[in-house]
Amino acid sequence: MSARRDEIVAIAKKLFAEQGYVSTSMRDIADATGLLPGSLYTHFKSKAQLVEEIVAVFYRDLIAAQQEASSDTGTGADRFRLMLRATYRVCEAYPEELTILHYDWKELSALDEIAEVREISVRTLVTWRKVIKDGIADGTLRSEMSPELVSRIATGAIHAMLDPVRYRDQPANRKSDPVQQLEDMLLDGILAPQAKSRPTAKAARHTKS
Amino acid sequence: MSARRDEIVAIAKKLFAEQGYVSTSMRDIADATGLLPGSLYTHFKSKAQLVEEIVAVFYRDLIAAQQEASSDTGTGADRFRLMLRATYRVCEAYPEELTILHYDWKELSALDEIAEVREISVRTLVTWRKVIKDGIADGTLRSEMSPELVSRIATGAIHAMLDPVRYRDQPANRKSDPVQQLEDMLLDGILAPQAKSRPTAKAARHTKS
DNA sequence: TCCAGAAACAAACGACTGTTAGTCTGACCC
DNA sequence: GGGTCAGACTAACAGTCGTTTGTTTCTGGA
Repeated sequence: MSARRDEIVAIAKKLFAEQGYVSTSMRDIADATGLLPGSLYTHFKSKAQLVEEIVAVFYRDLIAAQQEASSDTGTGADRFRLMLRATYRVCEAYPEELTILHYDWKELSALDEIAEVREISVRTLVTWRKVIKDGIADGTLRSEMSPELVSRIATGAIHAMLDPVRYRDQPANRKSDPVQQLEDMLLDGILAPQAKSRPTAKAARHTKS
Repeated sequence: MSARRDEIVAIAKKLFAEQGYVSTSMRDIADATGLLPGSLYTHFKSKAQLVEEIVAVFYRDLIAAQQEASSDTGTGADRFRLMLRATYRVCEAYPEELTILHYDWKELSALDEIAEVREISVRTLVTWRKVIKDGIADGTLRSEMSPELVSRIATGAIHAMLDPVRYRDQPANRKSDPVQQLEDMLLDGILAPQAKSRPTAKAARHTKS
């Protein structure tokens, strides 16, 4: 709606990400905006509604991208790759929201206002598990893997790459596309091919691309 | 020292893990212990000192286990495996400390009292990276992997397995040792061997063990 | 038996919390 | 020009925060 309202959301998002939801007071937000604390309540019903507005945008984007990736035609492994890329792409676009959700989830999930977000967060895990189960069923993913465990590790890895302090690496040393490295690691492992006496199927893929 | 003191530490640990450090007041801790708030200060100088005492025990245990694993004789890949198991084992033994560190790190790391813990947390990442670099140097780990990225993903995966709500899986469906699955996943990937037209080196290893 | 010292108590401190009520300003439309 | 209304202001509410002070209670050793 109003520009002021958007400004408040942006400032609150920044402060929540920097200091945490609980440790950021409405006075902090008002000071940073140049308003008095009470004036914030012209635009927002409560602190909880303000933060829910921030994280809901991210989650709606995420679930849409994951639904699309998971309903693609293709093997389970293919769709797992798509899930990985879709999730990474969305998370990458919302660094502050990701930080807030990561560090303040315990407090946020206790809020009544956050019910929709909570429900979406369950659905994303279900979607991950379904794709992995499909991959095991069609033989493209190893049958001894637990879908629950793999989905946890996959999402945890994405958060670990993007979250606490941003992932900064040596820039052009290798042509390192982070999400490509993540995909390689989760799908093929980090072991050097010759170390396990396998033909270098992966090395071939890398050189030809 | 005293039994009371230990009791307070145990109760504070539980409350911090459940509600978060910021959201748990000294009054909460006092109530749960059956004391008055002021009485806590007979045993602890401050809330910050109380939480530092809790997390420092975990971190000293972790760094010791990691130092041992990383200084083993063996290939980089072998030591990476040892690091994985050592880290998992220690983290598994401190679920509440892990939860506190995971969710309240932003607030904790800003405390003066936490300086030692902060320094150790830097050393663990250095240790991880060193092992991975060694593995790349001796040819047992794939050279196109970024040590920074791999170490982040490895630690993130362990946290994701153990942390938010405990990892509960179908119990004896497969002979699923979680840390073995983690090792398989990170080292060999989740792709089914036949799916990448490789000899089933891994399947062989699994059946013979 | 008396005394030292630890442990817990009672009560409050100043600062800060999210939020509300009532007032005032200024831009817009008729 | 008068009326409307959003938006910001002033001021305060009732409560909670970590912590401190001074006092009382209890226990173990001389």
